[in-house]
Amino acid sequence: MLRLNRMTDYAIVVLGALAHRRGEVLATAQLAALTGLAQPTVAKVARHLQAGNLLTTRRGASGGYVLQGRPEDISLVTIIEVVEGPIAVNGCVDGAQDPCAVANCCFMSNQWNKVNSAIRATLEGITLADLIDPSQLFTAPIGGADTSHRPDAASAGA
Amino acid sequence: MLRLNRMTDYAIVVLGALAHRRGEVLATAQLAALTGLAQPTVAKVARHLQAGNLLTTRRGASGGYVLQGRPEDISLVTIIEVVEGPIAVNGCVDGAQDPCAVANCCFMSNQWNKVNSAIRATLEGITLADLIDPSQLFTAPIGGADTSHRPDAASAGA
DNA sequence: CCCAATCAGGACCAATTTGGTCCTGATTAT
DNA sequence: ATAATCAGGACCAAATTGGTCCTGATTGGG
Repeated sequence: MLRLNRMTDYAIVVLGALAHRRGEVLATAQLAALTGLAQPTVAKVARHLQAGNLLTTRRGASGGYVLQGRPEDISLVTIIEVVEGPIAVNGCVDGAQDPCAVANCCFMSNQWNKVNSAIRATLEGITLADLIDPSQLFTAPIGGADTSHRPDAASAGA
Repeated sequence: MLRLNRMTDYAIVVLGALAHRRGEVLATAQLAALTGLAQPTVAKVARHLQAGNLLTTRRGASGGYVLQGRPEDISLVTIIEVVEGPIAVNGCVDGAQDPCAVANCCFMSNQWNKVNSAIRATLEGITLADLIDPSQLFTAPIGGADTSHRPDAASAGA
């Protein structure tokens, strides 16, 4: 538990692919082929990342996405908060989306804020560059990827 | 996001109440009155905490629960893992319950393990004693608590 | 010795959240 | 013009979570 959404995983894979091909404009179909994700899923994730200014976009034919900024400058907190919203271990924390369903917020919120910012600080020190290991990155067959464009098909690797 | 379960919140409130009355045997009904939670909810949480050796129990009439050990010795990680299972930010981490639905586990798992243990270390440094502020703890009316034994009724405090 | 109080451990249901697809538009290169 | 592509929803199915309830076992007290 204390899990990230799967969308965040997807986001990081997509960001990783774009980091690998830095500067190139990649369409969602290409990203899907590179990452092994389904194209609609990639599209959804990419839109979120674009809305959060992590990607720039070019619309129209031969359009696509480009990574905004350098991988070393994109922290894990930024990615998580773009995809999932503000980090909040529970409802007792500043910036939480739903306002604390339990009695403990009344006197514990200050402590929870400390916990939250400790976690946040931890994640802030980790960048996209740290997450992706360039040596074995995205060596998937691009042209002939007839298998597993679907997320569930990837479970064979586990 | 990156939220704890609500059950964990409940667990901490219950543990806090027991810490406050250290040594006393408190029945779930008493704990419910102290914390403002519903009695069945307290019972469920207390059972989990007992199974995880955070509480000792006395069965039968005039039975109840006692805190096992000192609040300063119970870390937040322990509580979370007793209630929610092992901490795992995603399926790519050692000890995760479901085995990674995304392609990134294959080459990123090592990085995710670092992220995970960083968070774990953060939470390990926080104890139950840190979380509860004794000065304003459990001053709820015990005898005449006619309002709000239900979790949702507590939202008035938000 | 019986009864009431209490924990043990599930099963169970309702509600929310999440994951994923699809559809209809706007935009742009060729 | 046309085809390719992003934009932004609506939408549905599945999983998870929160919470209640029921049926035992255990034990103190009358």
